[in-house]
Amino acid sequence: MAKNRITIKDIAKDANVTPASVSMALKDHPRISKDTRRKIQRIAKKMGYQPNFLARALVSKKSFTIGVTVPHVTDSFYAELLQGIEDGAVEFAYNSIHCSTKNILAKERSSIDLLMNRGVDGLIISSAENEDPYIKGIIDDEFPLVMVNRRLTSKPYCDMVDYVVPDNFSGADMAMEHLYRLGHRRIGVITGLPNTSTGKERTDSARQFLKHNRIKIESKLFVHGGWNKKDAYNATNKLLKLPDKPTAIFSASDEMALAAREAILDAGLDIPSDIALIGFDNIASAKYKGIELSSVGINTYEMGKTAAKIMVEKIENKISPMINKVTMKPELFIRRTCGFHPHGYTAKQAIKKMVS
Amino acid sequence: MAKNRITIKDIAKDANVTPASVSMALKDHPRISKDTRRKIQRIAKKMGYQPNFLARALVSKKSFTIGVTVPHVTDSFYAELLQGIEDGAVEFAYNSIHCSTKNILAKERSSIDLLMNRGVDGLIISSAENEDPYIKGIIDDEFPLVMVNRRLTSKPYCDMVDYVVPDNFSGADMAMEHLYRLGHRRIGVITGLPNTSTGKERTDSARQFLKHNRIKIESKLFVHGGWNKKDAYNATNKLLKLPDKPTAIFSASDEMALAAREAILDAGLDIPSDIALIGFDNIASAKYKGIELSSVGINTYEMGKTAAKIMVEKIENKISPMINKVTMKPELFIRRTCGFHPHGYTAKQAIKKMVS
DNA sequence: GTGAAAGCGCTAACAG
DNA sequence: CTGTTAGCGCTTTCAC
Repeated sequence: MAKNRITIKDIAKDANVTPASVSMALKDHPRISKDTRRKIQRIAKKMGYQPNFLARALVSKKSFTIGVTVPHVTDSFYAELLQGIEDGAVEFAYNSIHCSTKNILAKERSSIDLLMNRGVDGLIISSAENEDPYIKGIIDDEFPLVMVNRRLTSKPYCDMVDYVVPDNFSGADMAMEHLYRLGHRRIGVITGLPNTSTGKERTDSARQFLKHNRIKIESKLFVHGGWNKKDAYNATNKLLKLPDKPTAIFSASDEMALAAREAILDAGLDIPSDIALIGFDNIASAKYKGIELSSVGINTYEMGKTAAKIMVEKIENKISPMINKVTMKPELFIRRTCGFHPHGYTAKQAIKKMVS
Repeated sequence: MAKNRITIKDIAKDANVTPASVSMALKDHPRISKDTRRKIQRIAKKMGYQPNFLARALVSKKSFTIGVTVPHVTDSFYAELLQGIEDGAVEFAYNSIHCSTKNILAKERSSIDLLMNRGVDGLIISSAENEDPYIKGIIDDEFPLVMVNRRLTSKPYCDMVDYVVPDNFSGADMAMEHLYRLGHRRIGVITGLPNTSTGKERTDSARQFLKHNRIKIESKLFVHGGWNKKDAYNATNKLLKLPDKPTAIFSASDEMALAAREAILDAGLDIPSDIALIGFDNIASAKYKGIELSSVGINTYEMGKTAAKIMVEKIENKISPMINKVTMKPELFIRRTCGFHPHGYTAKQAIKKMVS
């Protein structure tokens, strides 16, 4: 750590005042006369003073720092989310520090401990699981907490914590309906981790859609993608090996959808003529020509920013009795991986829905 | 910030010893007898003690934290790099905190200040520019510094700082040679920011390649992509509007290459038959079927890990006179965006070089 | 208006 | 072997 840095003591000596006065003067406290304030500020600037964050936070019990946990940074969805949180925090003169949990509960816990020990003023968490007693403990302690993207799902805790999440139900519903209207009746689903709220809700919604539309639910059409490319690739192959394989696949994330896409193409099949494909998240690489993955998604960056904003509000209002529950409405982005189906939309209808 | 947490004082009271003894006991200092050590540790665990990082760092002047600056997290190259740094740091029981600089020098400086004020033990920087006097100041102060991906380029400072960077010269050379051997003689170059080491070296290398091969250097074939999609898209359009447009394009980054790809396809041209395309970085989305962007690249994640490792070594050995300069050899990843050229490689040669 | 003093939670130098 | 003391750099309360 840097040594020999200028402290308020040094400034105090130079200005013939006490450290306390320097401290006050630097935060423009009216207690100090305008003249000495100016003088002290001038000297501080001249000496290149930089406040010691650690000392300040230690005594004031305030760090202007938000702790964040996300599964990975390399997942472009979370990279965007993280950037949103970072930028959002900065807008309110806060900073963020993050830890990657790799969807491992133990890692998430140690990350939370680490962040708390570092004196963060609040936590924004994309939880590894939807039932973590550890997180419940944080809620019980009334420590500022905002869950983002993923949240707790069981009563009563799910109602006691602020969150910003996509509307997974309507999102998955939109995706399924799109496939349905295109004429698909045999739809495979690549699920995320079932113990995450996103995984559970998107799968449940898909299941519900089938039920409402009187389509028989076959468990072999639901395969586990585990929120990662490798598992999703293998899961897709399971679907493809089915004697009566699906004509369309809904993947609970674009990351997994792109892996599914590889599997389908590797099997020598065509998208969408052999199999239609739709994902969830609308990540950047879904948009490239030649990929043009249809997807439902929200503005991920904004979701991060919103989470940061709510966090700051929570911190500053101290005991806010209000719980903020923000659900972001997803949009359907029709591209080229679903195509048309002989029994579905008319071309005219579909073209009208086309977006880039 | 969390209040009412257990401190060593609480433990001391409970164990009938002084806070100092608790402090030592918890770090297994042999000064404390085995019995009391055990006892204190047991009590600490029972009470759920968590050391206060801020207090510890303040007094010990050691935070076990590495500060990192990168341009963006949303750029998948930097996401991977950052994940490498994070994971690398954790392996040595360090942590990392990062700031995004958006390639803006002022942001980089304030980020560095912020990180230093937070008492980081060292800085890993992907500098916004290759000539920043501010960074030179850090070197003069002998504060632990490792530059990653981008570095300072001018004497004497470029020799005074540790770095882990790709071999930009040979990388760009490989890319150009690949195009050349495929028969291309009219090659467009999309450059990065010219005041970054990566931008400068990759462009210089391309220029040099042309010179060595007696190809006239035309400045209109060098267009500025600014390390971002939007600029790269527009830059590509400039190339495409040339009356004698290039038959191939080398882009200084994959991110820009993918934007170039969009521009080329938007113009109704084919890749590679109308225009061949090769990038630099070998990012994940270059690999998708239908994109299959040829690229030169290094293992970005490892580059991050290596930077973290060197950083920790620097910190722990205190006054290490050795400067670590690591240059990572790039590999050529031949995919489908360069294709063959009537006057180039034989198909046999090229197929031999094919990698997935 | 300003100085003096206490203390945040911890470590490291002293004593005994 | 263990307790006492001082102090990291800062903020805040209490005097003057």
